[in-house]
Amino acid sequence: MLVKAESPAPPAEDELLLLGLASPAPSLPSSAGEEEAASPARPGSARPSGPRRREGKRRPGRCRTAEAAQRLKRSRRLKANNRERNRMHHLNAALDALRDVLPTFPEDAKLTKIETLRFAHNYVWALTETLRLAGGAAAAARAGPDGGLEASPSPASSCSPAPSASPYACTLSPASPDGSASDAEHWAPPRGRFVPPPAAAAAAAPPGIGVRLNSGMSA
DNA sequence: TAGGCCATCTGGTCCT
DNA sequence: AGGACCAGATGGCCTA
Repeated sequence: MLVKAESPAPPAEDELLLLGLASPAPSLPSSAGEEEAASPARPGSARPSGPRRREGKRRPGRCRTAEAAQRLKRSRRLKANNRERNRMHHLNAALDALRDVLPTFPEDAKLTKIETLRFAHNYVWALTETLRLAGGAAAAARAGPDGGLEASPSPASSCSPAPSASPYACTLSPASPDGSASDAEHWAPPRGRFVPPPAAAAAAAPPGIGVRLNSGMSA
């Protein structure tokens, strides 16, 4: 990767290749056995490690058409590359938008992609629980002191939807909202990089809304 | 320096 | 046929 551009960069070299002006232009294969001359799209870019087709059996009389086919193929590939690049840029933009609505601490902390998805997953669940518990708050108050999850502090206290009011306490904890084991595998965080909530919120965190403190924090 | 994260390229598959 | 989507591969950057 050469450029970490948030916006799609003009594929200058790609265009050159399309025009047959860039160095790897496949215009004149030096030998019949030459291997896909135009493949190195840009320096530092990935090259497929798999078996590559060889053109060794190209017949002399078909050189021109084979070349044209090669060029057409290359042209399509480059267009596909551009589309794919744009697609990923849009995906990243959506991810950024998601980051924007997720409360982080510190506020400018940037979650990784996987962290963003995990946190959003838990955050949505926390908000859902908040609504659910708020709806049944009166009943819960009459129900008595015990009651498992229902008796634990409301997620609202450990996962504030208002970042400005207080640091949230949502987490990237492996514990999935629905508690399924398979889900836990999917959502298990690689490591504790995410930081946030104060100890008070940590203590109040219910199952699935665990709190992570720096690298050593536990759910 | 190893490992994590990321952008990009690429070929395959599915869909319109 | 062409585009969207996907997963694998690769190399760069950054941090512990």
